[in-house]
Amino acid sequence: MRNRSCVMRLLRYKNALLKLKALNFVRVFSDNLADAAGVTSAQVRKDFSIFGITGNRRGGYQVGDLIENLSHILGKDKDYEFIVVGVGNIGKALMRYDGFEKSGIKISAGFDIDPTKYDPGAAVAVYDLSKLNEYVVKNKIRFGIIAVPEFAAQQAFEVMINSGIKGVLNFTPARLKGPEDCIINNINLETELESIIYFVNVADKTGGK
Amino acid sequence: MRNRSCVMRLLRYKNALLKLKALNFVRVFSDNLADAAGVTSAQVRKDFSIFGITGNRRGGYQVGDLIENLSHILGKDKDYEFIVVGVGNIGKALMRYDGFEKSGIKISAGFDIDPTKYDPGAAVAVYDLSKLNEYVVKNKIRFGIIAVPEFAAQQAFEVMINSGIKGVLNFTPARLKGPEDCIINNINLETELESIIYFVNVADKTGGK
DNA sequence: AATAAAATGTGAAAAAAATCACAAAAAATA
DNA sequence: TATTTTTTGTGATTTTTTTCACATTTTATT
Repeated sequence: MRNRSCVMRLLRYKNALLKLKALNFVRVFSDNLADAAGVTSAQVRKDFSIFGITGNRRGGYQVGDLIENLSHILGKDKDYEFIVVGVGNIGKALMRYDGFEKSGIKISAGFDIDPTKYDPGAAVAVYDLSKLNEYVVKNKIRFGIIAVPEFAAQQAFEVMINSGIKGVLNFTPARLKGPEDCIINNINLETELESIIYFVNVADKTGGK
Repeated sequence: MRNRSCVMRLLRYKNALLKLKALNFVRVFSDNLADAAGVTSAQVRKDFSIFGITGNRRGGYQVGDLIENLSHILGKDKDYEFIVVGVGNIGKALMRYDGFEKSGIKISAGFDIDPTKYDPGAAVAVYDLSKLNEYVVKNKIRFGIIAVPEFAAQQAFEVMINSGIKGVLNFTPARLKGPEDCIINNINLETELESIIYFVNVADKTGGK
């Protein structure tokens, strides 16, 4: 196993390779992947080295082989289902987003405590939060997205954990507390925007004159 | 200037402090901030040390002072306006999201090439992409969010750059190419979800038995 | 067949980030 | 007032990550 940023790079390589394959590319060089993933070619080769992926000196890598290798390392052999807890602006957007399908990811249901959100007949059904446990157990769901308001995040998380969910993408600023064996990725939209403001302001002060 | 992850930590400290202040806390220890931000207390003190923030041995830090210090370092003295390019699921969600306001961030307009999206009278007005330049120049906007489909990302980015935008949050998997002095933050929803799947699967194989 | 050119693969070096660990200061207590 | 306790502040150390640089392999060329 490797750390998060290394895995994120491998995922980016793989996604770039899938695009190259769709364009009928057969060979690819570490340089190309570096460009596509926004890193250096040495980094690409080092990553491959760590995972025992080898290419052909002077000949680069075979796109097909590389995709196979990365898919094996990244271990995504099948499609996965996610549920969304919190069917507000963000939750709804994720449920309707069609970019996940090509990555083999499906959002299969949404849950909310607000009865006006229920819609069991929708393309992606929305149920009461109290139905989450039953749904998750029955459908053996292991992954979820938290898109509730911050104050409700920890509670939503606990409902998910208790139902057997093992991996969560958290869109709230809350730092969720839970068992070690649950994987949590955080996306904090506020700090993303604030950090952009910071770096632009810094650039103004230093580079701008 | 410091690197991205350090700045992200400072932003998290600040947000935690704002919550403590709202609860009328006066003193805070590095331990508390560490918990709130998901790091160690040594990390907190080190960060502060780097930026010359000092507290009081044995007494911790004054919440108010700390907020003032961090605000000064992070340089966010006023509110900032963002525009959104691409008024699809994600774009719309961001335009309606009410969590930015408390951070002093306002989404002031949206732009799209699809005429059915136009809505100059909405709470957050939506205009044709061709109006972006005029709007951005007139309102001196410096920040934008890209929420278009991947194939349109680079073009949208160039329109923004040419209008004077200096900082961008990119929700597409595309690696945008542009001038050095434009700050780009990327959020790749697909790889976020895929990395969760990876780490859960790894945990299954190692810890699960 | 010999030579040149191009790209990998990887130890070694450098840089960056995180942690340690403890003296120093401040507050609390006796 | 002296002693103890607690928490900061930071140089030193360790760990992690990235970059360097070049021998090695493969392909192309003469």
